[in-house]
Amino acid sequence: MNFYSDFPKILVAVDAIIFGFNENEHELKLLLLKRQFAPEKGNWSLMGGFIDPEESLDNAAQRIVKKLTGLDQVYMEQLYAFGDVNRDAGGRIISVAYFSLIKINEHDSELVKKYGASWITISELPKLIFDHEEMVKRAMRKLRIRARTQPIGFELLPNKFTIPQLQRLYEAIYQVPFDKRNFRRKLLAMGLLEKLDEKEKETSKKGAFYYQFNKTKYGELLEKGLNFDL
Amino acid sequence: MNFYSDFPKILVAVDAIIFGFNENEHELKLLLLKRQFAPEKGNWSLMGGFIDPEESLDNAAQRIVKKLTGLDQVYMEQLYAFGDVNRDAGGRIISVAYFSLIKINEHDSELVKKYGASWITISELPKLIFDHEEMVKRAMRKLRIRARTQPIGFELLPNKFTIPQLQRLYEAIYQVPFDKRNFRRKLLAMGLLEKLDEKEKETSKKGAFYYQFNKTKYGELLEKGLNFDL
DNA sequence: CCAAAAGTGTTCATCGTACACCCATGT
DNA sequence: ACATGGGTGTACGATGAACACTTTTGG
Repeated sequence: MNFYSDFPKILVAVDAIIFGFNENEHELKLLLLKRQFAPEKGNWSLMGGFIDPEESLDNAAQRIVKKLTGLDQVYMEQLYAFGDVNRDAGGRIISVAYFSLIKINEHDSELVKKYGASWITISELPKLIFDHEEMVKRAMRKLRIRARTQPIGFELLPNKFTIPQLQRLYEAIYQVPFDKRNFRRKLLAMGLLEKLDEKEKETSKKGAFYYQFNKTKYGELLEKGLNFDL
Repeated sequence: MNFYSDFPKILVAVDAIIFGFNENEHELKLLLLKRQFAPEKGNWSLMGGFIDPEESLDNAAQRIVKKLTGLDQVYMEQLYAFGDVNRDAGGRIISVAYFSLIKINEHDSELVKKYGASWITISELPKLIFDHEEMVKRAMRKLRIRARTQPIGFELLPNKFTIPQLQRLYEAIYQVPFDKRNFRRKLLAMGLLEKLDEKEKETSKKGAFYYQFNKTKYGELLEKGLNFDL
């Protein structure tokens, strides 16, 4: 079981781009922290950590996200492996970036405080260490692509949500306004939403009906090749 | 410059999914080899190699492809990092897979012979070692996506090619027939092709006009957000 | 003259997009 | 009563899909 002992080993890390959305706001956010160790101590950074030889990349990514948010079972996808020789000023490290989508109201804010992390609006990102800005840019690009082909918007909203909330989310992701009539029509036409009898009354006097996502229908549609274009 | 010395290092490899196309045939091919060392010696495998601490991931991938094909400057894209703990029976290895597209007639067939490699039609793939089949599947998926959004078909054909050749390529990628009238119209409408005065006369008595790819036009279109849907 | 591949136009259905007014209700 | 956000329908242009015959020429 030790066939490759002559080859050089390398440090491998995982960095997590954690997207969050608050259904009452209009902006997508990223969970960033001030780095607590050298090099670049005190500067803004993504959450990261080294891979243990006993864990898979996917597990390491989950571990990192759980460490900062307390959340398990979040939407998570591998983004890209960053492997330039001098990308990290502290030594030669290959970093595999993952992005995850979480419901911002469900995370553990004590943990976030403990690590000196904050939710930062994507239009107001600070300078980040190393190649983390490139990671974020790439994650945004991939998120936009995913949001067209998979209903990942639902990962960022509570189980019950209104159509205007969903629209605000998509507008935050693409940074463009949508026509609300077309948006609603197209979305309902997919047959993935179930209307509830309950209304959300915080944001308007009239109130907006809650909907929920029908996972069974989604499974059926996936078979036939769903397109989720908005 | 040695801030992270307490953390465990891991073996990192690159595996290359090398796609090729012969403009006179109808099938997409993969360059595979019979592994020349244990474990799994003698079984079909992708070309791979370990990362040197002094080289980037991208450079390692280029090096691997050049080693087997003699080709430099080929289209190459990172596919995915495979990181399950037991994915390689020889030890814990993280492998970053890349896929590349080459013009099958331009490669160095001596090198290929030297490594015991062969071009295998994608519909007749043998069993592959470890998780290499998963890598190939994922590469096919990504290739299909790329072929819709970037004119990568041109990477797989000689500089001069005919429209029927290009159509055969796309049919090989998607494994579906296209209507030749629609295919031609859509393609020419993009304005990326320049008709030459010369004809290709091998495959038909009438002969088909050669075209070439206009890279300048392509650059212009990229700015405005090209869609290359067929 | 015939086989084999290249080349060419039109029609129809579908889908995306643009656009303006009424509704419900808390204050 | 009014301000605020929620909810609804239609018309037009663009785009994708289906479809059959003529052209060229080597053998």
